[in-house]
Amino acid sequence: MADVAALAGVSTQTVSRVSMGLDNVRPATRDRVLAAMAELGYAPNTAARALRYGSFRTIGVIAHRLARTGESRTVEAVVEAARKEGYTVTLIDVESPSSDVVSAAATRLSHQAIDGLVIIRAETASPDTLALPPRLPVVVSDSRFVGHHPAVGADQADGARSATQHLLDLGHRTVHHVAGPSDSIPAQLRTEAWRTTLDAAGSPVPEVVEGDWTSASGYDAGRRLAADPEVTAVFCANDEMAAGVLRALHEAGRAVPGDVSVVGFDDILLAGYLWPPLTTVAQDFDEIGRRLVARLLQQVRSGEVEDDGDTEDLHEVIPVELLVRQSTAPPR
Amino acid sequence: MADVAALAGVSTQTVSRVSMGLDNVRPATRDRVLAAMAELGYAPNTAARALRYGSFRTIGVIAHRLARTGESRTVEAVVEAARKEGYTVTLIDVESPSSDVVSAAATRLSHQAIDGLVIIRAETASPDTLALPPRLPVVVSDSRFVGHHPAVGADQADGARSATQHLLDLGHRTVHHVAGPSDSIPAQLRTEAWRTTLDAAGSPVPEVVEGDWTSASGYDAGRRLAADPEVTAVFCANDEMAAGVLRALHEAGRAVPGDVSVVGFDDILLAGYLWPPLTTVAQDFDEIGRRLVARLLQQVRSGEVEDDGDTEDLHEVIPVELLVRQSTAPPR
DNA sequence: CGTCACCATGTTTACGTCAACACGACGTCA
DNA sequence: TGACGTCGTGTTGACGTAAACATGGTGACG
Repeated sequence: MADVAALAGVSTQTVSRVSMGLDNVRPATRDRVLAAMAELGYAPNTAARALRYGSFRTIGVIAHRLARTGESRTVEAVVEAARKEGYTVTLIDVESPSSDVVSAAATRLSHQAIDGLVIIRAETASPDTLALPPRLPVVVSDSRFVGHHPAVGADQADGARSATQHLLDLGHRTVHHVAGPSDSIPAQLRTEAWRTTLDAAGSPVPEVVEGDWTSASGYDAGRRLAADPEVTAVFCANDEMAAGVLRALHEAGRAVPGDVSVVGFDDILLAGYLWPPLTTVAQDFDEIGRRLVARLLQQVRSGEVEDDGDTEDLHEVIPVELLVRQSTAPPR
Repeated sequence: MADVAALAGVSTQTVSRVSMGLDNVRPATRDRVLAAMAELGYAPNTAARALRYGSFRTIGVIAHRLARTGESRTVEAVVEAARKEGYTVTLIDVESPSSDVVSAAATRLSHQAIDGLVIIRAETASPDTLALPPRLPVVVSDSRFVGHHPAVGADQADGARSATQHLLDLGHRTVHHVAGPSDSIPAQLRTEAWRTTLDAAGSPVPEVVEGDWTSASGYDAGRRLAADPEVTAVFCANDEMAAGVLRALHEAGRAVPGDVSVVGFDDILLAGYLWPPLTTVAQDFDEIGRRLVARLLQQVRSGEVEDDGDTEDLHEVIPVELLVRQSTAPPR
């Protein structure tokens, strides 16, 4: 900046005025400064600006297994929403969703330049053992933090309910369930709603087969289910596991949806192109991302950190939609 | 920091020493300072540190359609590799890979706090029209920038070649091809290698069916191919399109791999759980991410920006591997 | 018992930017 | 013609941190 000022024959303050686009600079002077900037390849120093303003216009995002499932969709939506607000996103991908790892990530991020933090599915982290930097605005997606921090999440229960009910309505006697890991909150919510729906319909509640969200675990679960001729309908806690179940059923020679109907959860991009195209519960990841950012920036701007207070209205639930494709049909 | 110093009864410099973990502080003093930090919830100000050091220990990543394909895998790997080097990642997801959009993103990022820039698959952007900030270290993944900036990418040609050769070796007379968009460099490379391989084998070169990387476009392509009884082998430029092709073949009643063999590219997480499990070319996204970060940090640390010089060894090629699953077989 | 080295800690300064204020030149109006 | 705004530009200081240098006290050693 000093170089630019010297070259243009003005003070640094005038350079600053030009680079900020203020209009109280004489056009001739402005041109000289702009020319000097171009010649020297000057760009304002972000660190100094951030120091001056006390803000980076950046939010941090902690995600787990970015390459999977709705994670990347949510991150994409958060990035997009942040961009529209003039914020950039700094990303950390943790290998494990446990408290200490997430804590470490949050601490590391807060030492970086962020104005607020979005935690996406810190599934197994507990709010009690999670040490977050004080005074840092935080929002979370589905997780155990609901009630401790402002949260935005899909309507897990309604999704699981409508998936299960859809299968019951088709005439299935009951619905088997391939669950997510039992320490995951969304997995718990989905399993719980599935159970409740079966109970309400007076259907027997089969034993849960637990997976770990991966297709491989779904495949294992599917092999077990395929061996049981009683199984005519399966609700999987996510689409990846559903894909594994489909493969296992195909291999066992059980027709889908002729012999067994399958429903997934998430509506991943490939869901409509599995064979058969998968009936699933679509989460509105875009809306979740937008609302996460909106809630976070609200805190950032007000300088207030919402917590522990009104636990109820801190949790925002985004509706889901059951997409009926071709993997479900009445039982034979 | 001043508050902490006052509370602990020391100077700010001593606080700085403690927060940097230097050892020339008397234990008793250190404890007082640490206690004061804890009481006041002190955390060092990143902006000030960055200003002081002239570095943010942050790299920028520009990606296109983060939720898709290898994008998220590469980003995940970059984030991971950066973390191991003590760097964080700031992410921008552009809606379009065209020059002006990528330029704008790069400019915006460079006004943010980054020490270097990774561009992942700016497929249709041209290096001539892309205005990047001067003196900003840059590395790119597959793209038209190869030869202009240091680049790391999978061995597209070898992948396409081995996929095509695998099908020929099985006894297929020729191999049809569902290509990526023609303005994408990786798509061009894959198509080119497919053509060369067929030529070398003396096989006829069927007309290319062009898709846009999505499953939907693969489905459309698949419907056309399924209608042609001559088609016995299809090489798809990515796994998503392959999934679409599989669905179209299933719907048309053509058995895979009995009637038609299908090969994909990328080895997405679901590839092994499509029906039938998809033979595909696995890219080592982890290695690509690691090498991208390594090459970038090398520039960051040396303060040198590699460009326009030795165009050859600037391009690092990562080997790929053909994973033979169950979607390929000899023709009937 | 004086010299000197060393250690813990304090003081000064610079990093780049921008808000607040200061200043001088010019024009306006009584 | 002098008092007074206005406009363009320069000067000063502050943001929080850490390197470089300064200081004072302690102990070792001849």
